[in-house]
Parts: sequence; structure tokens; C-alpha cells
Amino acid sequence: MSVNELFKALSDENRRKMLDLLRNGELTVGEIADHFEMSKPGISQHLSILKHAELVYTQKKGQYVYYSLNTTVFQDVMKWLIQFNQEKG
Amino acid sequence: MSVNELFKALSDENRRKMLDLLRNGELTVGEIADHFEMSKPGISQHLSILKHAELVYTQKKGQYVYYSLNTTVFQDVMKWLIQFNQEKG
DNA sequence: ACTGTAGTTAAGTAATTACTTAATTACTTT
DNA sequence: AAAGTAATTAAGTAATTACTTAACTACAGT
Repeated sequence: MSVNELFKALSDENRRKMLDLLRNGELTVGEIADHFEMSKPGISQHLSILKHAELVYTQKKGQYVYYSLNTTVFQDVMKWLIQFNQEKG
Repeated sequence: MSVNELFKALSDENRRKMLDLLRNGELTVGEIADHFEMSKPGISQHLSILKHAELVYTQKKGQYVYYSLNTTVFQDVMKWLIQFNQEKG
């Protein structure tokens, strides 16, 4: 995980919406896709970016892949942001 | 200022580096440019994006334009991030 | 007023990113 | 094992973003 990947991942509105959906608990790719007017491969590619940034993790159950939020990485972004409100240096 | 503009602004490594430089206090465009191997118009355009996202503000002194951090907007990003660690909604 | 310095705006190009459809992989059900 | 469903990978295209040089605006010093 790189800081750059992390911010790049967060820079897309659709991806942020996906993260928002996942706040209510894990969802399959299909369930996520239902909230967007985008092809499933498109969804899958966005999820892949979120996964590489370690913003989400996956769990395979049968033929479904469940995506969940990885809150610890949100905390890393926050650490990055919080430093800006602290003493200079 | 839109959430999207804000995250887009933060998604570029050079722009994040510019914000980092500004942590030590206000700088002119030229002083910022000294830290990058990029044309001055390129620097100016990045700063313009940071300004539209209200991550920085400017102050003209004579022929110089000073850029400073606008920390309140960092707090807005944090608010956005913090919600992910709170109860589901 | 002219010359130089600081910065931005304009216009075009290169590079990246977001999407599409088609093909493929993995699993399930009959 | 064949057919159907879920998801990803591949390959190409459209749209966006990051850069460049050239032209311009604003101020400073002579």
C-alpha cells in the first residue's frame, strides 16, 4: 500500500460511493453493482483499485465475492491529514 | 468547494508535496517551484487546483503571490473520513 | 517609458484513467 | 458433464488530467 495509491483510490466519486455502501456491512460485487449504472467489469475494476489500496478486503463464499471495509487504512489517511494541523516540520 | 474537487486535489503527489512545503509557512510561487522539476506554468496550474479546492489561499504582496495552507478544509476531509469509523448509517 | 521579474492564461500534446464489450475462470445446480 | 450465474481479465476506446511552450498581465527598478 502506498500513500499515492490510497489518495488515487479515494479520488473517484464512484469509488467513494462504494465505500459508503460498504459502511452498512459486506456486499457482493453484484449487490454493489445494483447501485450503479455501470457495467460489471467496470465495477470490478473499481473494486480492484480499492482492494490494492487496502481500503477493502474480500472474502469468497461459494460463487460470490464479498467486499468489506478495511477501516484501519482510513485511519492511515487520517494520520496523514492530522499532521497538517499539528506543529510545523 | 466540492468533496470531489477536494479529493481530486489531494490525489496528485506533487500537489500533496506542495501542501507539505506550506506547512512551514507561506511561500511564493517561485519558492514552491524551486522544489520541483516542472515548468512554472505547471506549478501555477497545480496551485490553482489547490486554491479552487480551498486547500490554500493566496495573498498578493507587490509582484509576489504568497500561498498559505487553509487548515480548515483539511478538517473537512477529516470529517468525511471519520464518519467511516463511526456507527453505520 | 523601458526592461526585468513574477505569475497566470491559452493552446496544444502526452500520459493516465475510466469506461466499454468480449472472453475467460470459478463455482452451482440439474 | 452441461448449462447457468458471479466475477475477473483482456483489449480497445473515450474522457480526463498533467504537462509543455508561447503569449500575456502586473508590478518594480532604472
